[in-house]
Amino acid sequence: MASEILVLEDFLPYRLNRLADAISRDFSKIYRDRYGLNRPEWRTLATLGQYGTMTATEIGAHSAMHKTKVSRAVVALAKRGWLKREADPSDRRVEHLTLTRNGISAYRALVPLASAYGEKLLAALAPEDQAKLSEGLRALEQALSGKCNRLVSRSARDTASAAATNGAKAQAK
Amino acid sequence: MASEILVLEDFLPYRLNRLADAISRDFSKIYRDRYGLNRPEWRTLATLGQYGTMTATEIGAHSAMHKTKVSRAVVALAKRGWLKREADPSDRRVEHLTLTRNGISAYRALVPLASAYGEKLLAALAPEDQAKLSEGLRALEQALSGKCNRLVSRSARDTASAAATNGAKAQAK
DNA sequence: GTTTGATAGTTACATTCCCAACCGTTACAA
DNA sequence: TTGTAACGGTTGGGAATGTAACTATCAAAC
Repeated sequence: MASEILVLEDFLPYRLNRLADAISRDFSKIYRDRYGLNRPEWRTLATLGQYGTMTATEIGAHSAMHKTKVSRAVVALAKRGWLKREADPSDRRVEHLTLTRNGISAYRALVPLASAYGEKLLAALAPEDQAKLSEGLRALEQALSGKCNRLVSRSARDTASAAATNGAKAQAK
Repeated sequence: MASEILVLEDFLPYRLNRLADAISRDFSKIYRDRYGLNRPEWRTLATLGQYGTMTATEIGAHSAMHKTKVSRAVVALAKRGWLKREADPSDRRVEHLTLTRNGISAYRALVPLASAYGEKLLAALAPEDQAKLSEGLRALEQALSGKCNRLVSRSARDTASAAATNGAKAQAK
């Protein structure tokens, strides 16, 4: 019998959405209350904090945000003085985005809160469930990276190691 | 060394959100192109299709939607003639929502598409990864159902079996 | 050179969303 | 009874979002 009823509790898009919504909404309090950031702004900050310097397109590809969201987030963060935009000398369409000192210090203040949140979340699961979740998600990420409009940009990934050197970490001194 | 950098690829809220966003956006084409439904409307339809009769509050609790979203989705679906609203005789604040014949036939048309989508998604994973993902998500759902404003409403769950009898399935005849 | 097409990023507009205030109803207690 | 607090559901205003168009630039072909 091809079921005529869709069991939402077993339906992957539904389950992922419910979880992501609930967690994201809960977690957003941290950066919203603290700094008045919205989600695209936080994501942009977090991406630049991790990778150092990126273009808007790379940020969008990496975090699966639409370019208009990134664009507005960049404007907002620049207005705060948290990131600086530098023109690419060889391609004037491109802007290289980097966190300023203020941006980095905000990032550094948020990282432990975010880490703690993530760990608290995982700590509520049995160790074997943590592993299952992580590996299951990784498999799904991998499956989607091929099919859909690939979720992880190649270029962003390539610059990761270099960025880690130039990014927030380096300025920790 | 307490890391000063947050590795987004390992950060649960980030991973869940990226996946959920991408999948949800992709899947939404199915009910959007076909019927011009938006996400709250589809969710309401799917919830009523599965459970038969519910109140707006129950739908919201079950699918983690804000009550204003549910309210507007109900108005929209009622306007299409896809659901009927019946006053509760003993409590005039409450409305019992049920899909009409048209609503059920739309639901029945969408269920196989949704099921196929979910299965296609899972089919891209190795069987053991499917199991890990499902169990990992279940563990997370369970963990959150206790802490947060529990994601699954008790009352909705209790009526599940009864609803399956009265709901879309029964009218399949 | 200039045309064509792709790309980086911004802007405009219409829709959707969240939050808070609100209405009507119910429960319950003084 | 009369407050008063809680609840189901709706509405309104401001913010966020997505789509599509747009500007500016680049690259490649002719």
